[in-house]
Formats: sequence, C-alpha cells, structure tokens
Amino acid sequence: MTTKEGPVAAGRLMRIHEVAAEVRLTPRSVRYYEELGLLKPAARSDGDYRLYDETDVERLRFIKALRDDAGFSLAEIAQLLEDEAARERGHAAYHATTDPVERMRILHDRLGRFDHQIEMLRTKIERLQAMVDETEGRRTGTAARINELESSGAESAR
Amino acid sequence: MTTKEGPVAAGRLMRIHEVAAEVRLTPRSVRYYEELGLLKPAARSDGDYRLYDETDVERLRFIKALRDDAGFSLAEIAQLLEDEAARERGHAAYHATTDPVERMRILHDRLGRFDHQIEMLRTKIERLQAMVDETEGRRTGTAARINELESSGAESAR
DNA sequence: CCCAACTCTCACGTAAACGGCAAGGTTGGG
DNA sequence: CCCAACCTTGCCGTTTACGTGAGAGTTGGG
Repeated sequence: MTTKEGPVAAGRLMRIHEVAAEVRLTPRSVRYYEELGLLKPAARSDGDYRLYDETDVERLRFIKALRDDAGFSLAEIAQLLEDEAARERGHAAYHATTDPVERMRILHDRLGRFDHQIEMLRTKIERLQAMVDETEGRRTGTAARINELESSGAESAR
Repeated sequence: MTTKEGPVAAGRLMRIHEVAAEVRLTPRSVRYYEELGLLKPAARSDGDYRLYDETDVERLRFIKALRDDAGFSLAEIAQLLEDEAARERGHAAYHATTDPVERMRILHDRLGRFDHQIEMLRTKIERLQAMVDETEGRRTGTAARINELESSGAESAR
C-alpha cells in the first residue's frame, strides 16, 4: 500500500539488503536514515517489509555522496533534502491540486531548494580549491629548495 | 624548552586559549588534537603550559579546514599530515645532517606528501562538482516544468 | 507445508570527537 | 606576596552514526 506515485512507475521493488548492496550501505544505515526522516520506502509488503524503487536508490546515492564526499552530517542532509514527511506533503499537494498558482508555488519552492543545494556545494568546492592553492604554494617552496640543493651540490644527484 | 627551531623564529608564543580563539577552536579540541598526534606545541613553559607559535596556528587552521571543509576524520588528517612525532623526526633529521643526499631524500619525501594531499583534495572537488552537475540537471527539469505551466496557463502568473 | 534466509522492531554497545568537572599547579599585575 | 585567571592531567558524560544481537514474524523455492 501507499505506492507513492499512485499507479505510476511500477518499475521493480527491492528489499532492503538489495538497495543497501546497490548503494554500498548497510541495511542498518538505511533504516537509520529513515528514522531520521531522510527517506521513506516506496512501499511496504503485506508482512511489513520495506520495499524500495529506483527513485529511492537515487536518493540514497545522493545522501551517501553528501555524507562521504561533502562531509555533511545527517542532520544537515536532512535539512538540505528536507524531511521526507514534508517532501511527501509537497508531492501530494502538487498532484492534489489543479490550481496552477499552487503548482507554481510548489515548483518554485523546489527550485529554491535546488539552488540552495548547489550554493552549499559550490561554497565547499571553493574552500577546497583554496586549500589546494595553499598546498601548491608549499609544494612550490619545497620544490625550490630541491632545485637549490641540486644546483649547489652539482654532483651525484643522479 | 624544546624550542623546535632552535634559536630561530622567536616570533611570539601564545597560550592555548589564545590560539584556540584565533582559529576558532576550543582549548579542549586543541589538546585532543595533540593527543591524536596532529600537532605539538612549539614549547612548554616552566610550569608546563603549552606555548604555540605562528606555524602551530597555521597547522591548526589547516587541520580545521580539512575537518570542516573537506570533511576528513581526524584519523585521516593524522595520516595526511603524518604524526607529529614522525614530522619532528624528519625535521630534526634534516637539520642534523649536512649530507645533501639525505636532505634530498627528506625534501622529496615532503614533496610527495604535498602531492598526495593535493590529489585527495582534487578528488573530493571532482566528486562535489559531479553532485553540482547532477543537481543542476534536476534544477533544469523543474525550471522546464515551470515554463510549461507558465505558457499553458497564460493568465495571472504575475 | 516446510524451512532457510530474510526482515521486523526494540534495545543495548561502541568509536569518534569532543564537553565539562575536579583537584591541583602556574602566571603575572598590583 | 597575593590572588584572580589561567593552565595541567585525569576522568566521566554526551552526541552522532551506526554495529550487534534478541525474539518474533515473513517470503518463497522445493
């Protein structure tokens, strides 16, 4: 039940260890992320097993990248992606209304969040670039000293 | 005692809360980093107070950037910067020997570590850039839907 | 229908990265 | 020399991000 997209996107539903393996996480982590409101499985089986679709996998991948590559805390990620609860409300709201003004508002909201994510990432990139520059500066200094030594002691420097 | 650079760089020695405030860390964290072998104060007072010089501050800044901006764990940072113990040995070794071959080896070693640091940072930048690209893709999709809505419902879209 | 493999929900344990306190020692201006 | 403000080394507490069972239920191939 609660098939998320209604009759759309039947794709194929996976159980927790499948998606976990796919995105290189443990089932425990995936459940933990759900506990923190980072995602919600597309559906549940009759026996209450979590069932995930392809969009869930993408979301998990993104979460993992934010954690591993960008180094954000799960709390920060929760804010960036906003609670799954709120996301669902937004999605439901979009499909519930035919009011173009309301749909507009929702889309613009989403756009704003994308912009925010991009900005955060860009900021991080700039700082990392600054560190690269700094390190290259040190590297250059050391390289210079190597050259000095090499020319002063003009012998078996190979 | 143990003035690190011998008679060189008398600059000015600071106590722990000064440097902590300067780099926006707590004294506790600075001590903890020392415990993990990330740095060692330039000197100690007679009463065993930790005393730091300008190079310590730089090192702390770099450590903080690696932690906050690059998201590395302190353990990873320890590896990137190598243990302070090893660093000191290297430094001492450099000034102890007059053998140009040995000095060469030390400098080349240092160069290699800089290259490694730069590579790690570059890798991280690339991944972040990939995430930016992906997010921009989603952004574009949403923007397109906004345009559709705007042109189809050619009314009070303000 | 049976059973191995998987899953569920608690619930407790752990490593990392500190925070905070205790009991005592150090500094330095007045 | 006095004392407030700082420092020292322990050591226990806390949060984050899971790991690791326990005990019970679910799935699906044979």
